[in-house]
Amino acid sequence: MPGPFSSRSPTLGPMTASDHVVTRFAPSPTGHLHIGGARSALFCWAFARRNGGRFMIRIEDTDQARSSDESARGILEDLAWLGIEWDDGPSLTLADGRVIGADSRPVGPYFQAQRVPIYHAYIEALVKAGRAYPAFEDAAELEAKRKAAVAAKQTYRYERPADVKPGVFNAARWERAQSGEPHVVRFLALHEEIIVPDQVLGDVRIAAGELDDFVILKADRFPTYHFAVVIDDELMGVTHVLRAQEHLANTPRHVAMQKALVRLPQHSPPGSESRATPFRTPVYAHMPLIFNVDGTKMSKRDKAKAARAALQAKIKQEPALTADVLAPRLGAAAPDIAGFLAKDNDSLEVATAISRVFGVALPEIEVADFRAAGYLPEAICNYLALLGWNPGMKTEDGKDLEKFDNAFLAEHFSIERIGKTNSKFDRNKLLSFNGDAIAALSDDAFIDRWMAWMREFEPAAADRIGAVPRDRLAALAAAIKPRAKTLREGLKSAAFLLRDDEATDFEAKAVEKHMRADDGRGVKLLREFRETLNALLDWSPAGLAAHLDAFAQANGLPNPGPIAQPLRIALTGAAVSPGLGETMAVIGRLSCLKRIDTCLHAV
RNA sequence: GGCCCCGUCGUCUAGCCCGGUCUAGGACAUCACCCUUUCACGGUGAGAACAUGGGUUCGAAUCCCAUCGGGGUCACCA
Repeated sequence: MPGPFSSRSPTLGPMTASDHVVTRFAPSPTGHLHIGGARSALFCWAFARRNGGRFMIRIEDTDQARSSDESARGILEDLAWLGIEWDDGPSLTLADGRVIGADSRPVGPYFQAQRVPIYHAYIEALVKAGRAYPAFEDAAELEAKRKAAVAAKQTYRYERPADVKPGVFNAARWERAQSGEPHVVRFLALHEEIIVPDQVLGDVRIAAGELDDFVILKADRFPTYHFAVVIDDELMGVTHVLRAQEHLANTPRHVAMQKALVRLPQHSPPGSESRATPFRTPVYAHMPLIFNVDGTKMSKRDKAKAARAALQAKIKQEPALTADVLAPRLGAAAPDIAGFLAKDNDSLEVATAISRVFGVALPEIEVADFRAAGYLPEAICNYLALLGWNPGMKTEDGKDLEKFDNAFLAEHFSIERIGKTNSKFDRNKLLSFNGDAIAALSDDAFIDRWMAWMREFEPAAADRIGAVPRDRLAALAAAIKPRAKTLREGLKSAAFLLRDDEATDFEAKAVEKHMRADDGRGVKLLREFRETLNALLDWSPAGLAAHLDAFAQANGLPNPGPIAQPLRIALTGAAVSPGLGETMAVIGRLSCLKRIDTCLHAV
C-alpha cells in the first residue's frame, strides 16, 4: 500500500495540507518569454487551478543592468496570449480593456526592485543574528581565486574570514558597512546536511560542508536572486515552487536561508508578537529540462546561428557579397555584419535582417517567435504540457490521451505525473498539433484568427484578403484549413488570392505539361470550359466541383485531370492549389473569367 | 574536476512505485499502399526501443548493485 505517505504525495512536506496553495512564476525581465519559461508558467498555473489555489507573477528585476520594463510587459503579454492568467501580480490591460492581475491578497509590490527596503530589513536581522555578515573583499580578487581553483580542477569555496563566527553578531563589520565602506553581505552557512524536499525527484540531500558563504546582498545594495526569492516566497505565501531542474543546485541555499530566517514583527501574523514565526520551506518540484533535438540548449542565439549559416552559404555561392555590399541591403552597419559573420557578435538585428532579406527561417525559441510564425496558443500549451508531463489516460479507442486544452490541465494536472527525464523539443510534433488545432477551428473562427494574425504580421496580405466579401471567405477557410500547419502557411495556400487577374507569370513547366502537350489539348479544353462558365447558376464550391466533373464526363475524359490542371494554372499560375471548387468560389465569377482569358492569351 | 539529477522506438511518452495480462501500447516523424483534378486532408499497414553487466526471483522494462552514457550546477545573472 502506497498510502498517503508515498514520497510523491502532494500533501507531504513542510507545508500542511490545509495551506491554501499559492504558486508563482517569477521571470527575470531581461528578454522575451522563453518557450521553456512558458512551460514552467503553465505548470504553475495548472497546479494552482487544480488545487483551488492562486497563481502569482513576480518580476525578478534585481539585475539593474539587464532588466527593463518593456521586457516585463512583453512577458506578461505573452503569458496572457497563451491563456495563462495570474491572480496576483502586476496588472496588464488587454486590448479589449480587460485587466489581468491585481494585488488582492495583498502581498505586493510584485517588482522586486520595489521591495528593496524589505530585503534590507531582513539582511540586518540576519546580520544581527550572526547568520550573515558584511564582507569587504575585492570582487576581482575573488574572481581570480575562483578561476585559479577551476583551472586547477579544484572546487572553489569562499573562505570565511577568521573573525566571523556562526550565531555571533560581528559588530565591527557591521559598523564598517554602515559607515559606507563598499561591501557585500554574505550568508553564513552552517556545517550541516541540507535536505531539499522535492516532489518530482524525491528528497535531495546535500552533505554538510557543500555550501559556502554565498552573497545575498550585492555591492549595489540590491539583493541577489537567492535572497530575494526566499524572502518573497515566504512573505507572499508561496506554498509550491515548480521550476526547471537547472534551479535544483541552488535550492539548498534557499532551504538553508529559510531555516535561518524568522519573520519580522511587521510581517508576522496578528497575535504572534510573543513568539517568532520562522520561514517555511515550500514544496519544491523541479521539472526536467527542454533541449533542442540536437541536444543543445534552446537559446535565442540559435537564431543568430541559423542566420549566420544561411548567409555563409549564400556568400559561398556569391562571393561578391561582402559585408560592405550587404550593409545597405540588410540595413545594418558593415562592421556589425562582418562581426556577425566572424561570430564576434550574435546580433539579433542582423539575424532578423538576414531572415527578412533572404527569406531564411529562423528557429522559434521565444513565445513571441511562435506567435509570429502562426502557431495557436492552444496548440503550444497542449504540446508544452506533454513535455515532462502526461495525463496517463487513454481515449475511448485505447490510445494515449494527448490532445487536451488548458481547462483539462486545470482539472487534471498533478505533480505526481511530472517525469524525471529531460526532453527534446520536437518541432514536427508541435507543427502537427498546430495543424490539428487549425483544422479543428470552425470556418468563422479560423477566418477571425487568421485575419487577426495577418493584421499583426502580414498587413499587406491582410488588406488584400480583408477585401474579399465575407460570404466567400467560408470557402477560403475550407480550402486553407487542411493545408495549413501554421497561420503563416495558410498564406501560402491563399497565394492565388493575392494574384492579379492580369498576371501572366504562369509556371512554365506546368504550362508545357498540362496545356501545350498533346497539340494543346489543355488549351482547347480550357477554352471550351470557359464558355460553360457564364451560364453556370450554382457558383458554390460544391456546384463548381460538380460542374467540373460533368464537363469532364461530357468530353469523355476518364477523370477531370486534363481540364482541372489547365484551369488551375489559369486561375493560380501554378499546378498546385487548393481544390478548384473552393478556389473558383473564392475568386468569384468575374475574376475567374478574366484570369482564364489572360491565360489563354498568354500561352 | 566536486556536488546533484536522469537513462523505454529517431523524438515525446504509456507501462515501473504494487514483478507474470508486455511476442512492450500510443503519438509525431519515416516508408508502403488506398482515396484523389494538383497539393494537402483522410484511411490502412510496415519498420523502429526496455543503455550494458551482474544479482534477487519459478519469472524483471518493472526490485537491488555496478559500469557506461547524458544532463544540471559550481557568479556581486536569474
